[in-house]
Amino acid sequence: MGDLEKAARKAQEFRQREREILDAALALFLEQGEDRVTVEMIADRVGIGKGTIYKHFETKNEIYLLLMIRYEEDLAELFRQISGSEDKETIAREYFRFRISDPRRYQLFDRLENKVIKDQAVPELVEKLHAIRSDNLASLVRTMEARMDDGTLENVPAPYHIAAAWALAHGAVALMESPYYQKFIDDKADFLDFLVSIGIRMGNKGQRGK
Amino acid sequence: MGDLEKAARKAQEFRQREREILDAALALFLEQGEDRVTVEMIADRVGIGKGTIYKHFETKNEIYLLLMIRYEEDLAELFRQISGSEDKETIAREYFRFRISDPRRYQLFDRLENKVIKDQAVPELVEKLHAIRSDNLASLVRTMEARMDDGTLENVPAPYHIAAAWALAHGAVALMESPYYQKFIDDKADFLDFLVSIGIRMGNKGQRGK
Amino acid sequence: MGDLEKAARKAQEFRQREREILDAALALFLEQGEDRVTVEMIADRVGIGKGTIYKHFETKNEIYLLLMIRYEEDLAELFRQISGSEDKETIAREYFRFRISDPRRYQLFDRLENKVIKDQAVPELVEKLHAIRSDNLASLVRTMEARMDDGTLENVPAPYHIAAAWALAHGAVALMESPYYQKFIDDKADFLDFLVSIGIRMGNKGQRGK
Amino acid sequence: MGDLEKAARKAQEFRQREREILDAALALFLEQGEDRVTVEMIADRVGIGKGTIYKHFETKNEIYLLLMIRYEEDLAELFRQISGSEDKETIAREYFRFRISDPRRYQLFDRLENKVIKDQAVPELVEKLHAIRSDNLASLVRTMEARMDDGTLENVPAPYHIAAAWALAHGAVALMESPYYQKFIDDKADFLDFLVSIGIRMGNKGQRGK
DNA sequence: TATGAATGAGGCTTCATTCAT
DNA sequence: AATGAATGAAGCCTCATTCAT
Repeated sequence: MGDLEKAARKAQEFRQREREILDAALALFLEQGEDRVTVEMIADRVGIGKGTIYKHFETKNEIYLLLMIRYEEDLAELFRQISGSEDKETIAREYFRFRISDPRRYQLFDRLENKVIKDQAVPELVEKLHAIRSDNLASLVRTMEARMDDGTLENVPAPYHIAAAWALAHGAVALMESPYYQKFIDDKADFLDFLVSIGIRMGNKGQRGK
Repeated sequence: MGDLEKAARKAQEFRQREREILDAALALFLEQGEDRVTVEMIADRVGIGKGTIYKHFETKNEIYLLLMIRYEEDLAELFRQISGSEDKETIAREYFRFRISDPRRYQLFDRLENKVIKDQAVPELVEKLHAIRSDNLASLVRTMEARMDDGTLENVPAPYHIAAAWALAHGAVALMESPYYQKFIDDKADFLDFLVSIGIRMGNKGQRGK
Repeated sequence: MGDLEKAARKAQEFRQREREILDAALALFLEQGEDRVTVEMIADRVGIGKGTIYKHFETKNEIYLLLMIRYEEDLAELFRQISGSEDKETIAREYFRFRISDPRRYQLFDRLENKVIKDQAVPELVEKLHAIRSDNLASLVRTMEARMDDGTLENVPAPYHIAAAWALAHGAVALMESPYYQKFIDDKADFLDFLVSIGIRMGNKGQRGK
Repeated sequence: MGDLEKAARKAQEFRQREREILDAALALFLEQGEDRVTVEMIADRVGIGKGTIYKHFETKNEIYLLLMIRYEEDLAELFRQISGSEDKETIAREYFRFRISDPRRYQLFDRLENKVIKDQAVPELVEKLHAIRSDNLASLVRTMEARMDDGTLENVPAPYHIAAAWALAHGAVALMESPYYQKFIDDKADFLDFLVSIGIRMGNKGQRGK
């Protein structure tokens, strides 16, 4: 095996380990909450030493951000896959569904974002995160505008529709995760159905001021 | 002045101090975030010693919970005031408005609830909180059912309507507070208007599956 | 005992503890070198908990600086005591002697100053330190100028004389402390005598350009 | 090319690399201070791997010592070059000048020597360093004795003169490097002139007790 | 020989809570 | 009841050194 090959494999393994660390971190954060998870716990779960984590990431905050970026990139990937769809409603629905699909993960990132921004940590990565997100939102804006041209959607600035959907999704997530409100809803699936139907038609033309 | 009177006044002052502590704590939590606020900072703001705080509350978690209960009681008070209203829409609207009116406070309590439940802290108080909330929700349920009887609202279980409104409000709050999404919306007031209109008619009859 | 008295005594004890911590820190720094001394070691020597140290000082760097300031204040005290002396040579001699008298302490502070400045730590205290020192130097400058008026000293800017004396003292200290150079000098006392005589007459008139 | 030649070249390259490492280390130590420089930084500057450094040197302390030895050997080289000089004052002057010429380097080594000796690190190298230094001092002693025979210098043990000069040089270096004292002296060049003149005539006959 | 990923001891600092006065 | 000094567990991060490839 040539030296180049070897180097490539090493780099590969390094990336792999990075992924392992992030996976372990995410799993622990979800299980126990970020505040209860120490860097050492992450290392233990991966089966490596504490110091090794710091070969891959500068700070714990960086881990937070990288996870958030990964999430946002998954979303971007989703958009890429469905952007060809003729049905303009699909994108909005998929967006909605993606957000709701893993509520704990979503909520974790919401908390993390607030924390990380309050700490003014790793500003470059925050910027990167926001750049990706802006791209994603631009996709949505285009879709929304198409639907407004169709005459389907009420003609307010596109961000309004997106933000409203975002808010409903965000709230739905919090609802499904809230230990208290969970018991308030008996048939989760049916309710979600109801909620999605609201989300989709929300802002449809001719409904305002009714 | 008799001993009884004296004792009564003392008890009075003790209550007063308790309120001061909670007020100071809330103000600080809102200004800086719970994690950045130490018990000592709260004591300093009230102008008392740190130890004194522990004469009133067993732990910091108890402070969290008492604040949350106060919030929920404020909501109960609101319901009491408007429950006589003939216009059944009013209650829903006020509920919505109350939640949105002080988003940071609301978000704070949302965070605190998750934290406190994860810690399984002061379970008696958690129970008390949930009891009050259940009462509040029962009020809403009654209203919703009345509107469904009217034929105004789509006939799904009442909690669905409430939960949907809750979710939208929750999301709206997060949206308005998010440093990122804030810049995404140009005219905040106009957007909120849009959002409230959605919130009110959301779930109105005849819209589903449209 | 009145409350005021009690409070005063408490404050007194607090100060006393502060002094104990600084004394212990200084002793340890001298014995083992600053880098080998941990905050915990200092606490152990005083017989208190690690956290207590941080009730008195914000950081380890602050301890460094407070010790340095104490040293500089001792010097100021010395100047106050001898400033009345008619013999203008006395001040210079005492200054010299003070610096040489405890070489390890002096060297410690020299090291600390470099470290603390490189770290840009606790700038307010650095400023305070320098302010005191500037006062002390001003004392010396006045003395030197008097001697130049006498015609005793060569008429160059006063700081030159001071700086030269400072340099010789600084070097003498390093010499006496150097494990290597120590064995190079047999009769320490006699040599110091020689050095002091140089220090005193150094810069006397009529010697330059000989 | 024969195997022997190859081996020789390899050895040559190995030596060369060693020199590069030491050069890089010295440069970094001077720029940032020993404590802020990690082995990895040295490796990076040379453009090699961190592990390679440990093929050349057992510990970081060894690097320190090797640098100090190099410095002392430079001094020995200087003595060799000027030892033939008829003017006996020259050696003393050159010695003085050499020390003052690169104050940061000098101070670095002073710090390192204290550190390394406190750590009792690599005693063989410490011994070697001191052996070279002893040779250098012996050179100086011979010169001084010649000048005392001349009647130029006061007749005290030769090491006295050397030590005094060493001390003054050492102090001058510290002075010029001290961020604080620097601003105390306006005209650096003029002051150094003054200092050197003192250094040269320091201990000249007939001045003591004047 | 060269590499650089991995290690883990060790340092500094924070803060909720306790307790003697 | 009020105080605030004292505590120490716990967390984050650094870096010289090792070792498998």
